[in-house]
Amino acid sequence: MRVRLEDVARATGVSPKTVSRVLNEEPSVSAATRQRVLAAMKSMNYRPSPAARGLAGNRSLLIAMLYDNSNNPASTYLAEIQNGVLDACETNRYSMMACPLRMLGKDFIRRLDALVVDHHIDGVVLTPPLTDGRKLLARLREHKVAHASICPLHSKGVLGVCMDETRAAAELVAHLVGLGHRRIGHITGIASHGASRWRRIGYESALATAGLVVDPQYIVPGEFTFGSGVAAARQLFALPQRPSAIFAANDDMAAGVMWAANAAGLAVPRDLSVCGFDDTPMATQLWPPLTTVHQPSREMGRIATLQLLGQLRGLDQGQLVQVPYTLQLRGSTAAAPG
Amino acid sequence: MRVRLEDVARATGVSPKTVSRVLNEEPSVSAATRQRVLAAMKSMNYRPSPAARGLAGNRSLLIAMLYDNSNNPASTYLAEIQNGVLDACETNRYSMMACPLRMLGKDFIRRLDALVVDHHIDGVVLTPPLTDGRKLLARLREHKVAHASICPLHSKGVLGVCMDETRAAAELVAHLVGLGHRRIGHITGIASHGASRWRRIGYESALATAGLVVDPQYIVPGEFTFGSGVAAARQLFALPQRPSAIFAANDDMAAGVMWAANAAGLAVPRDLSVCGFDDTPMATQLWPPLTTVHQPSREMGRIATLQLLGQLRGLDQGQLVQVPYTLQLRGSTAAAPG
DNA sequence: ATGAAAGCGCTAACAA
DNA sequence: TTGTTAGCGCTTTCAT
Repeated sequence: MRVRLEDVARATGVSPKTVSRVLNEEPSVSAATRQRVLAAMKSMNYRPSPAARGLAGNRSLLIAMLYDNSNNPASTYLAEIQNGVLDACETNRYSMMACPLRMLGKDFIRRLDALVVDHHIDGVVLTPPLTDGRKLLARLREHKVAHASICPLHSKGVLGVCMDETRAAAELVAHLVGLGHRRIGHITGIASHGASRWRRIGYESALATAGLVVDPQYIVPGEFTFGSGVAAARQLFALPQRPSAIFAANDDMAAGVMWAANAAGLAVPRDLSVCGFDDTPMATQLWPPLTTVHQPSREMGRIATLQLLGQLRGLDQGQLVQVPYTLQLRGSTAAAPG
Repeated sequence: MRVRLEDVARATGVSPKTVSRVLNEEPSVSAATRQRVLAAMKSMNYRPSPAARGLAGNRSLLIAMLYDNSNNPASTYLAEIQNGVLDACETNRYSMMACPLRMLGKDFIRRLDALVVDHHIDGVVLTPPLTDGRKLLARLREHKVAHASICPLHSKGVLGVCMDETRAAAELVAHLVGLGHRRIGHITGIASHGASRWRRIGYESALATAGLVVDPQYIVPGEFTFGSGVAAARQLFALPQRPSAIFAANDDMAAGVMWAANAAGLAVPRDLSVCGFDDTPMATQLWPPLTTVHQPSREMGRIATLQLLGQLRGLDQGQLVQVPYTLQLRGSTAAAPG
């Protein structure tokens, strides 16, 4: 029926415990024995039972990816990260559970316990804005659950992966300035996301560098959604001196801006330059194609997961890894009119 | 430390087996005993160990959602289904593992075994095109793993959920005919997806009903991707008599058509009407907003999962459930020119 | 460097 | 309707 550890032990002529040691890559096994055991495992097609390992030991070879889908409607950003997490899992024989969490209420504590206590989850990958949920982090530490974060707001002593979003945003805005734009609007994201803060800071610093004033009127709050981009754009269009360019804090909102521009009879990029952030697939599917910053989401998911698995293996590693971004200059930005 | 089943038994004054029976909702327990046990479980905050249950029994309270991400760049569809699956899991105290599978190669057999054998997966939710992977289905039956399908191509005797895509497509094309269009192009999807077949049949039947000929020149193959939509549209534009309307088999390709139209200097809907299928978020984010068919993906994921869980509980239920669609008539379609 | 015994928390098969 | 006994497949002591 099922090949068990004991079967491998018998076939190799060693004790079950020795096979267990080989399985868990414990050092105290002679090279010769290890080879024989590994060969037997392979030829017998032995596959250890996660349930048994989870029961007897404390590991489960399972990690969870936590995300907040209340604030993140079916975003391709999360889907990409998930793909990256699964990439890393596959090459390391781990499995992943996807776990949407609503940060509101105490429900998420219950769900977290269900994961950690019940399923013996080995570790979790945190996505924004869960990377900075105070109760969440406290609970994880309490249960001693390893975790890696993607783009955490507070990065001090945190394991994970990030991007220099501030610098990327500044470069993007500098590009607009270089095109002759002087009135540049900005639509921010949800305040609790670090991304909102960094991108705004980048925007402001680029203006300052160019010797332009930062006029609060030109900064309108958004919520990372298409609809909020439309609304914010309308607000900017209604200003006495409407901006000749708008930097939206993500692609969804930038798409909203382009939509609103179309509806208002403004031609992009002739009358208005628009740029976003993230480089989701949508960016190249808009007309004109959207100028934006490419964020390697899948790669970030993969790296964060590798870091998590490294920590589970006891490797002491660097903390936050920074991945490179790329400016994608496309048709939605052009020289300022007049 | 941890509250175990035995602790509950002791507190209630019954045997562990009786508590186990209550836990598994077996009928052979007196109502009075059941109440006492349930009360104790609650007050003691008892949480059964999935690992132990998986080891001893054969259930794991875990299901897997299988999808093919090599062929499915339109990940928002899958993400929505995943949300629906998780909705159903949450209310039924099940957990879900996301499992991307590449249908090519024998790799997926190994991965399937890893899920089913190793993790004692209770059941799987299948998404297109995995719903019709012959080896996959054979393997599932061999392992006696319950499964529910979403939009399977071959629906005979299959548990799952579907939509009358043929009729929806026909209605959509009839809408175009009603607007005066006579040359209507169609871009198909990947052949292995039932969706491609059904939508094409709907297209052809609507033309036939309207007394229009089905001209093969006007039917161009696509791959459900934005890029393939662009390419197919260019092909249609190059025809001696280019179509005045194009029905793309999904929204991504429709977006590609609109992109190509823009690039070719054709105004939508003045010069060209465009419609898609699925009603992904993108549909309302294009300009003009895309006429399409709303497919309740999240709800379909939820229903398929509920059916799966029902089957796991031994409920004998109807086979394929049909969910209703809705035509979304928006700005991308208008009266035929001239 | 290797092994023996006990047990992780639960359910199966049997009994009563 | 309820209880008893024996494991599920692995890892933990602790020994050697």
